[in-house]
Amino acid sequence: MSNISHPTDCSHRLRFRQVDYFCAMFSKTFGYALRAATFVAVHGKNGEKIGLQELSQSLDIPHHFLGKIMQDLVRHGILDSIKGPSGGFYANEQTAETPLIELLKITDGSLVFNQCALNIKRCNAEHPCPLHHDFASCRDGMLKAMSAKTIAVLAAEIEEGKSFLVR
Amino acid sequence: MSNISHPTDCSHRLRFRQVDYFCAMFSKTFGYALRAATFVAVHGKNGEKIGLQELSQSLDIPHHFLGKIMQDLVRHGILDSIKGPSGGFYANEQTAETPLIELLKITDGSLVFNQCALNIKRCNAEHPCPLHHDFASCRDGMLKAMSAKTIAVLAAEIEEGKSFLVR
DNA sequence: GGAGAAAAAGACTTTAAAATCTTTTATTAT
DNA sequence: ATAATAAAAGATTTTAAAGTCTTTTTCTCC
Repeated sequence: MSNISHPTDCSHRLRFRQVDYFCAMFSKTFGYALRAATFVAVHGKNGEKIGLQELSQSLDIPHHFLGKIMQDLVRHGILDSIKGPSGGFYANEQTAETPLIELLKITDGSLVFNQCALNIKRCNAEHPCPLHHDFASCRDGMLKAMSAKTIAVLAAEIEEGKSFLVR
Repeated sequence: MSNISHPTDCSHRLRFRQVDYFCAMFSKTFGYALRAATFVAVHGKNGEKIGLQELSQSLDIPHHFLGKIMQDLVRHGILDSIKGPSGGFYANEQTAETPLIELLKITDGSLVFNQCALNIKRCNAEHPCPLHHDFASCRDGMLKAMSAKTIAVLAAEIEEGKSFLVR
């Protein structure tokens, strides 16, 4: 038997992962984009425009950071926007039909789909890392859901009180 | 119809996620820890010691960064180590029986288990974000696998050529 | 057409993970 | 004892995401 003492807490010495969120399958940017786009879809149903101010306050997202994300969504045609007084963001014909996976591609890139949980190069079904199969099914289920669900689906859920965008 | 052009590529302007890996459910640190611990379990079966040099070269992990991670594992009793010439890391009675989830707790903390995919505060089954249920089942499946599998299980897989720690 | 409002854009700062470099400590062998 | 070796420890740097601040552009309304 080893007589070495093994403290279970070593936070005084070394700390990995000091952030307030973990297990971040997706970037914060993605979460912000998804929530904001859905918010616009819900609250801008009849062409009303939603301003950044309202968006960032309602969803508790940093104003200017959200601004950049919204620009990106507009650039990709997910939403439209108008400048000036009474300007803002509003849904277009594409908004509701956008699958979540599309947003993910915009914010996090398309490499999301075939990444190794252990960051091993060329990990694949024939040459798997020890977590490959577990992670593949986990991730694929997630991606499947995100391919099936559109912003319209989320908006409907929100309106029915089945899920929530904030708090 | 909108007559605004919507370029699909805006990498010249804004880029989120510039890293070479995505969808990082776990930290790199965790991957390094898991691979290194398993390597020791495989190649140090009969008490042979494995040096950092050999570990970092064999697994293509930065030497000193791996050093810190190994220290942390030793501190937590997952492995033992000896300094000096012919020193190195070696398996102890706990090594083989360590479930992967234990390593994850050490490297990434215990908050991994109940995080919201969209970073919404107090997201839970009763007050879910739009991705809560999808993500919960995805993550729980992963955690279940990692609770069931021990380093010994991985080591056996490696030895049978069923999975790989490198490349 | 000038003032105000709001998105767009750009530059900069902060934070934490990841990585690197240097020094110290413990062990072995001569 | 001393030199060599390897882990342990500490300090520092790098990278990218996240966040902030400032300026510019576009639009509306008076």
